[in-house]
Amino acid sequence: MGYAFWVDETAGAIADPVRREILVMLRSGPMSAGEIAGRFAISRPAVSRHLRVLRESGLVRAELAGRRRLYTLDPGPFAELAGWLAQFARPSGWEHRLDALETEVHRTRRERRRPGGAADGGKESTA
Amino acid sequence: MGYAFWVDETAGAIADPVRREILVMLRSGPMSAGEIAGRFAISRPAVSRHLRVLRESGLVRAELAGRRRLYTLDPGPFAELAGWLAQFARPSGWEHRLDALETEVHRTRRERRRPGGAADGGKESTA
DNA sequence: AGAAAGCGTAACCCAACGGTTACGCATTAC
DNA sequence: GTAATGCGTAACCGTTGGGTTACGCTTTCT
Repeated sequence: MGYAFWVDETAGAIADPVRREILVMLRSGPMSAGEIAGRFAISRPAVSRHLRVLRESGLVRAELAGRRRLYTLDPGPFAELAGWLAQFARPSGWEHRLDALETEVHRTRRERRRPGGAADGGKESTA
Repeated sequence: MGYAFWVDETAGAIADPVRREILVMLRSGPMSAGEIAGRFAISRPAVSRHLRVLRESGLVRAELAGRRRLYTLDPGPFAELAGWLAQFARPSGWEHRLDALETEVHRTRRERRRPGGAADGGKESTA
């Protein structure tokens, strides 16, 4: 058990400036794909693929609204990654402050598995 | 001001399984380069370069000890990234819990700038 | 001094990634 | 029904990234 491959997914998704900017945009509410793409200088298909990465990593959820596609933030993975990071950054007695976060982590873990449902693998445990 | 490009550095560094495993190793105390490399199946130069990335991202500090090189964790960047993530994962009134973290962030920000000292740029603000 | 140990760097190769244009499919508008 | 809009995918291309082997420099051992 412990933290596993989804940290990779999440960290990988966040490790791109465009994708991070998209996430920041979505903080102020759901947006359509075109609306998002409109705010970037790069081509729309490029943004579309960034959105795909964000979807597959679970950071974002897409909801079909007519011929448009509304994107919304999913806080789960953020909390998971933050939880993983907390192992390293504990200025002074941090761990007990992360209880609520842990709860969030376990609550959303199962729901977030990608359709295909690749197995966990078990490697990269925290201990 | 606000979060900026060092999120990129940190996230990029963390977005690799080998590097994350190195970080986990170092949680239990400082280790030499060879000692770290010895625990991986990949070649030692490969590990050496991963260590370089970790060094440049500030997640790790190297201290020369004779002909060996001791690596130690630096909690600063972890806290920074966690702080950035906190904007998104706020199950319920999280922000005030991150004050101590914010302090840590500002305390270590300046010390961590890479020797070359590339300018901040100002983009990718949190607002 | 000479040999060995410990690390990092350089040069090289292939896979992955992010960008582009062309295209296809569904949904709304006329 | 036909045109236009919205969005995703496919095919392609240059760049980046992580792996390898070969090499060089410094520090310890004998």
